[in-house]
Amino acid sequence: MTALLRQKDLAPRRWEHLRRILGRDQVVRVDELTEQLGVSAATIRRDLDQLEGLGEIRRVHGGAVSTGGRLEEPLFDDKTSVAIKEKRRIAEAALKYIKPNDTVYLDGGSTVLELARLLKDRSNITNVTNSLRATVELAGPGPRLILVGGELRRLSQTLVGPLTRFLIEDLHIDKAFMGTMGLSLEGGLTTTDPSEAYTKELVMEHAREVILLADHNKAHKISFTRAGRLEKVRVLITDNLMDRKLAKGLRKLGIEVVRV
Amino acid sequence: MTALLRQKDLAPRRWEHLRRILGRDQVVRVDELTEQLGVSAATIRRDLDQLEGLGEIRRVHGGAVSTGGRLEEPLFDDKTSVAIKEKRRIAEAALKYIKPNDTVYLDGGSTVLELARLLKDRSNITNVTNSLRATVELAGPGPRLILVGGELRRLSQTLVGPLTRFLIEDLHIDKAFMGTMGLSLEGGLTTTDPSEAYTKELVMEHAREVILLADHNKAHKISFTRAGRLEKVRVLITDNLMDRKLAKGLRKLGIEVVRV
DNA sequence: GCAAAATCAATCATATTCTTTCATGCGGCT
DNA sequence: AGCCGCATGAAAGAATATGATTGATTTTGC
Repeated sequence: MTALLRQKDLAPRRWEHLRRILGRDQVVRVDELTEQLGVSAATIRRDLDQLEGLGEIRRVHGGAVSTGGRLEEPLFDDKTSVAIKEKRRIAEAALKYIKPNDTVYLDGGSTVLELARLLKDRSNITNVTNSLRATVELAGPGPRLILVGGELRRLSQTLVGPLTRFLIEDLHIDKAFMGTMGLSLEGGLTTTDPSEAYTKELVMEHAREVILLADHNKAHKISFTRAGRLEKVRVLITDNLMDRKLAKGLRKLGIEVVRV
Repeated sequence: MTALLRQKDLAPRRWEHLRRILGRDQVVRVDELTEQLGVSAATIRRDLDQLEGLGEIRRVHGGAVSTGGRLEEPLFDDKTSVAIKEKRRIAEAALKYIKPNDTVYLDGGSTVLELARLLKDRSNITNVTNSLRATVELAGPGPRLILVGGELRRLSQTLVGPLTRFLIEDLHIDKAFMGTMGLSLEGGLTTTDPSEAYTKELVMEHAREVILLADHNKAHKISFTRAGRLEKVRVLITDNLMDRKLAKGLRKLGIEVVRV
């Protein structure tokens, strides 16, 4: 038995301290820690790298922030941050398709979320959605809002799965605004999760008109599973960086392609 | 005067500050922020650009505006603050009634919301709820979460009305934790809104066991409309300021009254 | 509609921080 | 002893963040 009474079991002790600080302040800077712990900055950085490997923190220039804290943006499978300008333009364009007294469905995804933001003051419509983020967006004063029930899929913050069928089958939807992870001629519409796909497909089959919102990054991507048939899509609204070949192919399928 | 040259804040700290201001005022000016944060305008602009990339804000000339997103809680807010200690104690006590693999229903209301907060790390249960607040609370890593579908009632931030029946009737609920606006022997359980009442009643009729969470302020209050039958309540968890007469009367009805 | 003022984007200089690499020292092992 | 493994510290060069400057753009005031 090797009694490890090493004087230098300091690493665990440092981590302890580090976790305490992070739990309290959510963010530390490395020079703060060098001072408090009396070790070199190099060691602190190595410690922080370790903790980052464990997923407890995220490194930032000058220090680290604890994950799951309030100043840590949650992880989505759909990156809001890319092409936000394009997404906003697409959402603007989508707005024109909405008429008074329409019942519109808002799918998950960041582009559709941008559309949701624009619907706050359109009080003469009814929104149906499975997106928690869209719901929060519209939770204040605004148009009528109906959530489909279902199981929360945390990665996308949407309600998915078989339980969503009740409301979707029961409601009449004029225009369904859908997002997608992948869009291609070979793969059609694809997404990462089967339950998510199920709900998407269900909506598309029941909506009177399906309008797809997809920025150019989705082009030629093929994700894990099919999510609805391209034939159900009447309009695709995309940005002007969308691949022309793909647009052409989609037009050939009878889809009205709008580039903004 | 210890006019220490304070370390500049790390970027995440600035962002936090920024988000706070924006959540409160909806709009910030750049020069306002340079002053408050003690960094140059260039840095503020870069920060704002970053946040815009994340979709959290929209840049405007001179500053930025929030894209909205926070949960509205005007009336609700004072309600959360009254008797918060009692509500927490009640929620703590309610926790004991939850067993592994239970399916629990979480109603709207601030006391139940406190319970929801305690359920974040109880991964071995299934939650069903009509409360948007509880949902947001549990939207991060946590136990399985199912939302009943339905129309959003903004005042209470709950899903209510006839559309909620599909899932509630379809799901098996072991324990339903209910809130109420009024609790009295004469009026029974009462609440302000008929749709809300409908959904509450539906849940109570279908749950295997109904546990009512109500602080002493609810005693003898009679609200607009009946919301479920007292006979369905098996346990009332309340605080120690609850009127004894009422407690006694409820016990006579066969309800187990727990005061904490 | 024009001019002044404010704000912005772009660029560069500087300071800070990060990564990489190497040297040192301490403890344990054969 | 002598050697190895490991944690640490130190240093150099790369990367990044910040602040100041300048000319362009937008808003404001008249």
